[in-house]
Amino acid sequence: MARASTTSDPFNAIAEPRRRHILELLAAEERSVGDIVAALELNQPSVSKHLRVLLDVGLVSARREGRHAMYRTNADGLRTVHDWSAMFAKYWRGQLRRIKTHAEGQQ
Amino acid sequence: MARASTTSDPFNAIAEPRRRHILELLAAEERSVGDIVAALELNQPSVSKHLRVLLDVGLVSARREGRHAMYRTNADGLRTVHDWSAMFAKYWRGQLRRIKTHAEGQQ
DNA sequence: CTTTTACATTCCCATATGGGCATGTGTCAA
DNA sequence: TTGACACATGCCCATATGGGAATGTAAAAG
Repeated sequence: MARASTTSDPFNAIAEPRRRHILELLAAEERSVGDIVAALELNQPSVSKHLRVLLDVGLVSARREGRHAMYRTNADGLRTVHDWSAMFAKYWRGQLRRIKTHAEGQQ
Repeated sequence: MARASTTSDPFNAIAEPRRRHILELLAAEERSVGDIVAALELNQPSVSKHLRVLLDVGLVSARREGRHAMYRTNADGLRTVHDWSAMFAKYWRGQLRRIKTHAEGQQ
C-alpha cells in the first residue's frame, strides 16, 4: 500500500503547504482562482488541482460567478484537526508552566 | 515533483492515521515498541517505521532501556498544528453561534 | 459564430511512500 | 560463545501524488 489519498481526510489534505496557504487565503474572503494564482506563486493548473482536493475533502466550497469560480474556506472542516491536536494540549510544556504559575499564584 | 516527505514537517507526519494512533497512545505514557504493536494491530516493522518518521520530525522521543526501546509523544511538536488550525476558529459556525449567544446575553 | 477569458482536466513522469518479508543489530540469558 | 528476544533496516512493489505542458470547456465579448 502507498500513502493514503489526499482526499481521504482533512489531515491528508493539509499535508501540502500550498493547500494550507490556499486555506489561509480563503478563510477571510471568497476569492477567484485567478486571485489565488496571483497571490501564491503557482501556475493556474496547480491551483485548480489543489482546490479540487480541498473541495473533495470539504475544506472549501465553490461557487460559479460568470466566468469566475469563487472559492471560500470551509473552516468547519478544520475542526477535526483542531480537536485532535487539542488532545495534546495538556502535555505541552507551556501548559505545564501555566499550571505551575497558577499553582504558585494559589499560595 | 511528488508529495513532500513525511519527515518534512508535523503536518505530513500526522497525515497517516496509524501515526496519529501511535501519538495518542504515547501521549500519556511511555511505551515500548512491543506494547504499541500489541495495542494497534500492526506488524513490528511497520510500527518501527512509523516511529522512525515521528522521531525524525520530532513528534516522539526515544530512550533505550535494555532490550526495549521506549517511546513517548513529544506533544510540543503538535503545537504547530494546533496553532495553525486555531487560526480558523473564528470562522467556525459554532463559534459564530457562540458569539451570537454572547451578544444576546448582552442585551 | 468566432475569439478571448477563466478555469478544469488529462498526460506524462520523477518521487515518496507504506506494507510484507527477510535480514541486520544490540542486549540479556545460559 | 551461542541462542533468544526486541527492534531497526533494507528490498521490492503497487499506489498516489504534484508539477509542467497541452488540451478541453463554459461564459462573456465582438
